[in-house]
Amino acid sequence: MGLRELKRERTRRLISDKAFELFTDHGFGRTTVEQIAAAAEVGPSTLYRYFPTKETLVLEFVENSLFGALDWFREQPVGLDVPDALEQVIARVLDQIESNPERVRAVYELAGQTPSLSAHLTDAIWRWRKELTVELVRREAGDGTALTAKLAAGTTMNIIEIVVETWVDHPDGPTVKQLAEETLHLFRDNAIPLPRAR
Amino acid sequence: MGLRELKRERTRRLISDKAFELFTDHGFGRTTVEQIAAAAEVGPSTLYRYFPTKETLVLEFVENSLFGALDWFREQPVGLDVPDALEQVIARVLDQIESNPERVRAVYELAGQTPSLSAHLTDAIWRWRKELTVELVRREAGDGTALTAKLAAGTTMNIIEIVVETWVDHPDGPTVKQLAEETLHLFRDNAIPLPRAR
DNA sequence: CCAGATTCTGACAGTGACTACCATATGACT
DNA sequence: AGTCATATGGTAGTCACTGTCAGAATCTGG
Repeated sequence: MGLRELKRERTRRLISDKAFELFTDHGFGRTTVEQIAAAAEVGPSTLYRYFPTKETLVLEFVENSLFGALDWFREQPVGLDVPDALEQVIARVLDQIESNPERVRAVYELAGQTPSLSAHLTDAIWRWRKELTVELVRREAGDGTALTAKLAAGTTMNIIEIVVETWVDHPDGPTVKQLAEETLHLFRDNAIPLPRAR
Repeated sequence: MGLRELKRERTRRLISDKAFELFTDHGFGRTTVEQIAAAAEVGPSTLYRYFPTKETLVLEFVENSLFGALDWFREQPVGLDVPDALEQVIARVLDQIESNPERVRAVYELAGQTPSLSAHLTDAIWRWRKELTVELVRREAGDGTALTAKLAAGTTMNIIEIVVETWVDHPDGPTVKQLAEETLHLFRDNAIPLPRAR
C-alpha cells in the first residue's frame, strides 16, 4: 500500500472519529459540517469527498455490517440451502454488530434523537432488503412477482432489526446471539400472532 | 365548519396539487419550494406552515393511508383476535391505496427517482411499524422484550409493503386484494424459505 | 534525483431547504 | 363596528451540499 492510500485511510478515520466525538458531545443537529472539518483539520470540501452526507459519518459502520454479509452471500455457490444461508447472513451481520457494541449503541442513540438520522438508517436497511431480494430471485429464478423471495428477504431484515433494536434497548438483557436464537425459534414454533388469510 | 377551515382545506389542497403537478412534470429535485409556492399563489412561509418538508407534499397520502388504519386498530376493543385484526389492518391500508391508484403509483415513481423521497417513504413505513408494535404490546401485555409483538408488527408491515410494491411494479398484474390473499396464503402454508434456527 | 503525469486538497461562490421573526391582513365573536 | 385570534407573506439568516479551480502532494518513468 502506497503512502497515498495510507493517508486516505488515516484522514477518513480521523474525520469519522472527530465527527462522532462532536455528535455525542453536542448532538447531531448542533454540530455543523464546518465544525467537524475544522476539528479534523481539513477543508469542508475534503470532508465531502470522503463522506457524501453528514449522516454517512454516523451510519457507515452499520451499513458496512449489513452489506458485508450480503457480499458474502453473493459469493456463495448457487444451489445451497437458502434457509441455512439466510441464517448465516443474519449471524454475520450480528457478529459485526457485536464487534463494536459501543458504536452501534451510539448510532441508535443518535438516531433516536435525530429524525434525519433515523430516516437514513431505515433507508440503509431498506436498500439492503431490496438487494437481498434481488439476490434471492437470482438464485431461485422465482416466479414473475417473486413474492416468496420478497417475503424471505423482508423476514430476514425484520429479524435482524428486531434483534438489534431489542439488544440496544436492553443493555443488561440477553446477548445478540441469544436474542437471535429466541426469535428464530418463535418463528419456527408459530408462536407469533400473524395476520391470517380468510 | 367556518370559513377559516374551509379556506385552510382549500389552500392545503391547492398547494398539494400544484406541487404534484410540478413534480411529475419536471421532477422532484428540479422543482423548488419557491416555484410551488408561486404556482399556488402563496408565500413560501405559508407553504411551510402547511407542509413541514418538501417530501411531505408527496407522501401525505400514503402516510394517511397507513396511520388511518392504525387509528382504527387502536379504537378496537381490547381482547379481540389479534391475527384477524391485523388482517383487517392490512385490508384497510390496501383499500386506501386502491382508492387512489394513480396517486400511489406516482408516489412510488417519484420515490424511485429521488433518494430523499425514498428515504422518507421508508421512514413513514418504519414509524408506522413502531407504533403498531406499541399498540400490540399494549394489548398483549407482552413479555419484557416484546419479541412476538415486534415480529407480528414487522410481518404485517412486510406484507403491506410487498403487496404494494409488487402491485406498483406490475400494472397489468393481479389486483391488490389478490396479491394480499396470495401473500397471506404463502405464509400460512410455510412456502417461504425463512432463516432457520440451528 | 528529477520532470511530468496523476491525484488530493482547500478555497470560493453559489443553490436551495428550512427557521425565526414581525408587521399586516383577514375571518370570528360580541 | 370594534376587538380578539389567527393566518399570511415578507425579510434575513443558517446550513447542507455542489461545482469549479489553482496549487500542493504523491507517484512514475527515466
